[in-house]
Amino acid sequence: MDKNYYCLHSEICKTLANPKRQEIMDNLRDKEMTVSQLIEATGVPQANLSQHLAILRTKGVLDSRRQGANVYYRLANHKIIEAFDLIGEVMREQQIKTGNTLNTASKTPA
Amino acid sequence: MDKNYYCLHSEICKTLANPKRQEIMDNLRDKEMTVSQLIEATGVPQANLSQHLAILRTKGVLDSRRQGANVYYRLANHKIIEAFDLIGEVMREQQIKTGNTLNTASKTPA
DNA sequence: GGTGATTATTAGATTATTCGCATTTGAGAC
DNA sequence: GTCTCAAATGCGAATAATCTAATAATCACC
Repeated sequence: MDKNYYCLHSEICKTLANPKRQEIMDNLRDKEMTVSQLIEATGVPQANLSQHLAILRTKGVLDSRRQGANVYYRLANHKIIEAFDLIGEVMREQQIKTGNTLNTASKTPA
Repeated sequence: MDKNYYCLHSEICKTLANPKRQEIMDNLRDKEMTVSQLIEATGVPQANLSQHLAILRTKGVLDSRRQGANVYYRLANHKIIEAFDLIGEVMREQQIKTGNTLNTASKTPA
């Protein structure tokens, strides 16, 4: 596995690694939505939301189509959501291990 | 789904969103390794590697155990690798769509 | 043409990540 | 105890990510 592979790979992870973008993707998991609907659903300010959408679109995570004055966004690949949900499972299993909501994994090595 | 969920979720994604950490996790996908072995395998300088290991350990992605002078690291949860591989699939399918290695998704909305 | 609604972009400030280098800690051998 | 090897930590500098505010572009309608 060469270094370039890890770079491309982590580029995609980076686009997922933001709470607002997570919320956007979660909203789009089974439907397409306009920007206005996403603003309504997430409460993120318009300019900021548009920036996040641009990041997701540029990285190929979302597709968009224009219909009149509105732009509809949707997931480009449903495996994104599968990965999203797997991470959610990891998260839940971590909580079971550590026994609470906040992360308490050891600061110092075993 | 509340905002806090997305925060925790993206915290885990963030730990995966770095090429060196990706390489570390990929090396550990089916075995445990000492820090020295990881230095050898990745070429990452010791201090920097140790920093990345600390991030992965603190976030609960890796576990460690000390045996004599060495510290062995291993994945805390194999689903991490499943997510890793899913992202890899997304990546490959993106390349098929765009027709090359570099990302060429539209800068401007459709 | 102009106007209002929707979405995108830019600029600048703030904050977070990452890295290299030096230092330190921990464990075993002596 | 000292010496050595393995691993971790602290700190400062460079870089990247994120936000707000203001501005621009795009479309529908008149």
